Amino acid sequence: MLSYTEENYLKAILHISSRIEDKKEAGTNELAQHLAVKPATVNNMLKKLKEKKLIHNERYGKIRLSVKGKSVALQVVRKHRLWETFLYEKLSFSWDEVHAVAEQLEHIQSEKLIERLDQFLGFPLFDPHGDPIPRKNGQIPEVSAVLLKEVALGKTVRVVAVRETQPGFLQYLEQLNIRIGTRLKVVGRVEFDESIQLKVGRMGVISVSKRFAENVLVG
Amino acid sequence: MLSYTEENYLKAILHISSRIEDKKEAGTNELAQHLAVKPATVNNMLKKLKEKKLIHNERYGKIRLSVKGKSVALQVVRKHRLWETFLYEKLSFSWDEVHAVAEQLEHIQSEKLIERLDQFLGFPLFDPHGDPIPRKNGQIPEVSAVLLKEVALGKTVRVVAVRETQPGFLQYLEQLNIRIGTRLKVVGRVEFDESIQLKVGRMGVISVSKRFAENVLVG
DNA sequence: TAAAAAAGTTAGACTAGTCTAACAAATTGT
DNA sequence: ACAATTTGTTAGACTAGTCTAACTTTTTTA
Repeated sequence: MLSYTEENYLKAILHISSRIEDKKEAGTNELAQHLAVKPATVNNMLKKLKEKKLIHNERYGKIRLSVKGKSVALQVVRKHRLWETFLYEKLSFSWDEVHAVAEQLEHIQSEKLIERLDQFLGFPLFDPHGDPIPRKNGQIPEVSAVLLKEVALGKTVRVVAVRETQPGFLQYLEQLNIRIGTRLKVVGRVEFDESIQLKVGRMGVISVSKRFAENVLVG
Repeated sequence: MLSYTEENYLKAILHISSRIEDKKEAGTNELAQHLAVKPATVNNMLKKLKEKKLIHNERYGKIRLSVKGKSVALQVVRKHRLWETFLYEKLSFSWDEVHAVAEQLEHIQSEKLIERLDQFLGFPLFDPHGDPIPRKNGQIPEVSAVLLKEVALGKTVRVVAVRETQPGFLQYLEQLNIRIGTRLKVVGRVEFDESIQLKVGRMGVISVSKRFAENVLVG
């Protein structure tokens, strides 16, 4: 049985190493920042995770999850996203509130609980942010999506997911009337700051930043 | 914010000190046994709880919750019993399975979560074991009940609660077709071992031990 | 390519919660 | 009422997870 803390380290390694934009492996500093601890602390924990065969890592080298480590991490993500779905669908939490509570709920240990919850929710494939919910066997539902940033001028797409869970960002989306499923048409691009003009649903045209367009997935 | 462990100590003190049958205050050894730790460990923690003004306790004296301590303990019990109700009602857990999982869920910190859960469940007053669910303000729904042991010969009563959450006991009840609401008629008493003969619902007569009759509340 | 910057490591210390072993006080029973 | 038993306390040690400060290796850049 892994501790709450160990689970969080594995999840953080998974998250960092599955960010498509940059290189594929996590480093000590990055991990430290992600977990809000100091690099020395991470180092200490890496030693333990290595002993438990949950990661591969040699001195001054990058950090990779072992098969076992990845499987644990995926189950934690599965629990996190199922709980988010529960909070959103059943308890009427808002988009931006679910993450913080799910951070706690994801560590509850009960195989049965999570299977029953999955069933209760109707075996959902995506959470309220549009992220895929890993299945019990570790399989991840396909998301064929691209970054809003990459969409060609004039195309119309639908929002399928967001890549940032920070409440501020989600509230901003809410305010712009953008949620999962919203239709967006790219009606302009500004070279200077790489901002993008969008037509949202049947509403007017808005302008969003490059940073924004990198955090919305469409398809 | 109290730790998981501190919450458990407060809850244990509340439980011990609200057992009607014996004296009203908890001792170090009893608490240690209840929490599955050594008396020395309890002592250590009592010092901390006293500093935080959550309990009253002087050297070699008994242990009492402060007003603040009691309020915290009641909220933990509230969460525990709401989660039990959720698991039983919504996720079809059985009577004897809910306790262990609720032990974990009761420590999730989110005011909003617990209020929404309460609402989602329809503001239940009693959990699946018939125990009262403390309200947000600390008020405890009335249970006017007596121990099955105390019921006069010939009387018919209904089960309102059980006082033991051990899976074995609950499975035994299940097997006897006894649950919350079941009608029982006391049809005999054996002086020798204080066992009791019961007619269960429209079924036949069964014999239960003194120990059994001390753990079923009826009214 | 070598100096500067960034990333990673190590040693030593701290806290929370636990333990064991030895001891002290309170309660019980004859 | 006092010896035996039970209950409670103290001191000292251990583990998990964290920190700071000093150090080393790797990467970047001028």
